[in-house]
Amino acid sequence: MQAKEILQAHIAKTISLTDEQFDYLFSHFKQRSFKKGQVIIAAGDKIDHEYFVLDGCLKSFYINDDLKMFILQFAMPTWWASDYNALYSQTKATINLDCITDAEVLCLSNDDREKLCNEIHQVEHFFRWRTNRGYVASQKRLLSFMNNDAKHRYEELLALYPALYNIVPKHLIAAYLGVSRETLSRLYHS
Amino acid sequence: MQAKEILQAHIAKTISLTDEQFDYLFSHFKQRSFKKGQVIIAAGDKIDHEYFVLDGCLKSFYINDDLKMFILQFAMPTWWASDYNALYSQTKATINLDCITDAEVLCLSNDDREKLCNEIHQVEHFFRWRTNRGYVASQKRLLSFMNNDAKHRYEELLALYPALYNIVPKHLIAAYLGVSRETLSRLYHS
DNA sequence: TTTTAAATGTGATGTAGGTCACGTAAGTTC
DNA sequence: GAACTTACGTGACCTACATCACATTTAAAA
Repeated sequence: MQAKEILQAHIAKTISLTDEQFDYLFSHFKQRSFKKGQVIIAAGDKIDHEYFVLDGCLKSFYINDDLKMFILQFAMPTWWASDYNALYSQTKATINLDCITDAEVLCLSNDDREKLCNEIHQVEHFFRWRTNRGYVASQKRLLSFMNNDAKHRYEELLALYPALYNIVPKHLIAAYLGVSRETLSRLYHS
Repeated sequence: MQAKEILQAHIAKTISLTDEQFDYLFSHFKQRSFKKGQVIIAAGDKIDHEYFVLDGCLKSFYINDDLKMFILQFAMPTWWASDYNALYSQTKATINLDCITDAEVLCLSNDDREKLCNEIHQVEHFFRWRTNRGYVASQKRLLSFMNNDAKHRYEELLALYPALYNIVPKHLIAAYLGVSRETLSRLYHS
């Protein structure tokens, strides 16, 4: 499936656009290919785009002062990723974004998103709902963090995204769950 | 300050509405008074409103199977609160909302919000930005959970909302930080 | 004012998960 | 295919925080 069709199918789940409107919308996206391991956003960057995943798997993550990595999101096809704090507030990135596998993405600049939201009411509606879902998911994950132990969170993650288990190295899954790789290893060998 | 002025000042930070538009918007809100301890949303409820705090302090929280409480949010004046998962997905509430102090709130139904977002593009813009901020805040809190110990999170909370310390009982602060009340007590006595 | 309930402090003890150390296996690169 | 790097497993030990138990202080209710 082509980039255009993938995006169209994704957006059609939330809003209806005419073909002309969608063509206009799509004309603001730029397609890019990345290799496994390639960095899309590095902490400290000035940042002005968000990314829609067509193929492959990205990760967004934070590195603390002890160089420990915490993964915020695994971005699979039809997911959006960026450092939204930096993007919305026009500050430098504190979150990194890179490629776990080779990846195809569509890039949309912050300015273009805001322009499109302003020009096409339905597009603003789409982005409101996208963020709604992200917000709810983030709250759920926060609750799971407070409520459940590592084993429970691990099983939750696998139930939600079985594909991850085969694509993503275990130490990254540990960094998502917020446990050490040693602890994760012990969890699923018992 | 009157309810109308409080809401108007709050909304004006993000969008510009004509007086007629704002009057129309405001006509969809219903003002209600609650007493300390009163429940606004109980888990299991069918739920169709969100709440804008004019005065007082609310808490939204989850109770797990062991009857342990986890606080998602302390809602202070000009904050919005609800069980957004239940509200958006039209399912029964899993989150509770009640009053830490006597409170004045404005109620907006889910249907009216969607109607207003549809009728007035700027209103949709407002709600998109409100959720953006919520999403970013939620991600920051998630990161802090993974990255920092309880003492660090406690100091972070006090730095961000100094007012809480005097208004909110310590065991509720513990339930927000995700530690036991005993641990919290030990943290600030050393 | 008395009674009752809620909030808080503090010791003793248990445990999930971290850290360090060192091993093997499996991909990558030359 | 050898050399090197990255991923993964597992034991020994440590630490932050939970839990339980009980005392005390404060606030609400009668």
